[in-house]
Amino acid sequence: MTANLSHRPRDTADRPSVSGRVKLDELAAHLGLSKSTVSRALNGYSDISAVTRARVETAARKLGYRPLSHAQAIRTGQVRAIAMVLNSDEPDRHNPFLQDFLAGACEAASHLDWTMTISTATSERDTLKVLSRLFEERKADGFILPRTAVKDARIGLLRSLGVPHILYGRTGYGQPNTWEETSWFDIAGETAMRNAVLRLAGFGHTRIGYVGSDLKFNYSHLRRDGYTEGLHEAGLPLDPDLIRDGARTRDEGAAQAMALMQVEQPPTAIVFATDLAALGFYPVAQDLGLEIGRDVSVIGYDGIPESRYARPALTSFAVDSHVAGQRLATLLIQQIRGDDPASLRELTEATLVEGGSDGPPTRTPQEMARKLQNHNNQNRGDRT
Amino acid sequence: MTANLSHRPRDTADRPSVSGRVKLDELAAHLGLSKSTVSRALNGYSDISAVTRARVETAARKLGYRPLSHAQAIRTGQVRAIAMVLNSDEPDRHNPFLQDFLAGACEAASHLDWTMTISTATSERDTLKVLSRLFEERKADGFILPRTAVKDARIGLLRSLGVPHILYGRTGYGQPNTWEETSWFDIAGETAMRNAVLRLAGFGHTRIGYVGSDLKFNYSHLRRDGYTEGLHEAGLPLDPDLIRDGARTRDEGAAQAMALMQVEQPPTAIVFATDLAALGFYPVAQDLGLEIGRDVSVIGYDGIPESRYARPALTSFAVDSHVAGQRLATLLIQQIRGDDPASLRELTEATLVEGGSDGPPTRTPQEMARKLQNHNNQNRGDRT
DNA sequence: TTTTGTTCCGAAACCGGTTTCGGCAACGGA
DNA sequence: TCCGTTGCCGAAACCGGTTTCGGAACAAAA
Repeated sequence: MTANLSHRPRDTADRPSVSGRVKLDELAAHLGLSKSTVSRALNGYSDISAVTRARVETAARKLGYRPLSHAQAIRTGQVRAIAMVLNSDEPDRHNPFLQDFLAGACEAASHLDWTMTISTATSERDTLKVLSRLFEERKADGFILPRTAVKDARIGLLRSLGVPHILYGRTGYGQPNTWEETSWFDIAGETAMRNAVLRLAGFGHTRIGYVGSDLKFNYSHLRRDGYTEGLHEAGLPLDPDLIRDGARTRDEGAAQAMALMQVEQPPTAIVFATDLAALGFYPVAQDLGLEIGRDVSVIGYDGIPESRYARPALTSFAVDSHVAGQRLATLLIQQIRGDDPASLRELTEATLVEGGSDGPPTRTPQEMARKLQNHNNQNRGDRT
Repeated sequence: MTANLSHRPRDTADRPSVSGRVKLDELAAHLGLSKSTVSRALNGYSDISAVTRARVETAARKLGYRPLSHAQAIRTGQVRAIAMVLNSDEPDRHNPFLQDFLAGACEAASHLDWTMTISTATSERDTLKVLSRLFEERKADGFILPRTAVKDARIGLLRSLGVPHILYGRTGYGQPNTWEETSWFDIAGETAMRNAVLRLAGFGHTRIGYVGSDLKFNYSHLRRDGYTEGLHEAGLPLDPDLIRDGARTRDEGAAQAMALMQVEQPPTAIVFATDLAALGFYPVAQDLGLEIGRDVSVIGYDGIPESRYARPALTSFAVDSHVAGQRLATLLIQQIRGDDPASLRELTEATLVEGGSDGPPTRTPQEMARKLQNHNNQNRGDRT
């Protein structure tokens, strides 16, 4: 027996485990301490002397000890991971900023030694199922909910499950007090839209149109409010004919903008709730014989890279997706660690990026109407 | 004591645990079986009778039992998760297809009851650190490596660690046998480039330029090979003056294409290794007084949404990121489950999406040179 | 010197699963 | 009837950490 034991190459304490990683046991044996002491030392318990803690920490670093997150999780109940579920069903899902956003979130998470798991769903209902599954299997301790809707089923689900979550965007437009205890991070699109109107009014525009996004999203309402507030502050009348909604894609933006240009007194400037819709207007303007930036002014929102490469470059309020992800992850982790959700809210602002797509009006709305009329007639003439 | 026990509201077996989820113990008690039996029944062991297995499965479904993935992981060593680390440092990181890719990967993963965790790094070296950390903490059982380089440090790292991984793209261009045991999924960019040249040659072009991407990436070499092979098949000479590399961004594409147009005998058509670079050529062509699709033909690769909205729409070889993600996740999980890495390789093809950016040449190269000369002179005249 | 109180650490239980091992019962063959 | 299989299941060990609890050592107070 003893002879048999002597065949073991080294003492158990120093023998590295199969996979090459060093386990808590081994670290403890190496230090001549019990594994409970080592564990408490690494987790900052106060009943470990400073010298011991220091010894443990240096040894852990030297041996490259890293606890298995799932081994910790089994006792602590936390996997140190946050998750986000994307809905791949949406027409405007091709967001070039997704990577920036993820980078921000991952950066913040890994800075706190957390990770980020992501999943996708094929519909709004599927999103709820995916969220449930991820939490039931404890793949994540909390969730970031992107693209908040006015009435958002995800929030109800997670709240009833008691799962920490944070919204990217606000919710419950028009129904105050329904989301009292929810934490969120948002960018004040309403302020941007207001500033867009004021900027255009400052240029001298008096008829300013607006093309909004799908009203199921909370931000659509806020941005439209910002538009109307801007008009109010500029002392301009609010004309319902100049407001169109529901443009999520380029094509929809084109259609709504086209509709705007066909009112009796067309706008000389249009504020778009999204860059994508604004870019949809570019070929429309060309078809109408209008030069963007001179004949008609355009301002967008989002700051997508394509807007920089449009000709003229689109004046837009740019969103910093990187810090959005960063803040959302940070706030969510704080919430999971016990902070009051209601205290974890942040509202930032988009920054204006000037392009060549807006400027002083070169025509009055009446002249604009006449020009469009002429252009129409010409085209009709062409066809016959 | 007994009196005390009677205070418990229900039998231990039926009492739901604190969090509301049902545990294996409880499921077992509910069934009157031991938890080892239940566990084996759910995991398909052969020493459980068919009737018992059926009972267990229906009960599990009815009670909504879901094992905690980290509790399983502690024994099995697998967390049923795959991961991908994105490098946020890259100039062309704004990939609108990221979500499609993730959707494909997540879809395949969750179909097998796996999840996907993602992380980002700020440099190539940081990528290695992040990979190590993720694996040391066992946040993932394997990795998808996007954007493979010719010499890719990630592969060496993961292989030395014995961690399953799969490449999105091939590697080791020019150094065969260095990646014998690696599994990968790729789209044959070389075939696309070859077909692009043949298509243009078929239109009648005889001087066809090429703007490639950064040669540190493996695909750059393959696509350039495809270009030269296409020339060869078309019976056209290979002119080094018509080949430019290193264009990753729009601006770089613009610069390289501009350089191409300034050779003695400029091309009448250009094949771009990426859509982004091709789109960079649009304003350049305009500046040169060339109409894309008539005066000069352009073909790209990737099929990014923006190429559809360019005027004229860019003819491009479109990549299906969704199936790429799907296949990569599937193959990786197969590998983790024990399949031979070398057997897990797939090569698919991009599909041609015709736009208006290419067609028969309207000029000979000589005429093109003269036109550019004239244009240059005019502009010079403007300036003085 | 004894008591009380700290400080610091180890033993062991614990988390929720998986896997090993052994045993009981039924069954078939000699 | 006896024995060796075979089928099926339970007891217990196990995974790698965390947390509870108790106790030894030492200092301060009585």
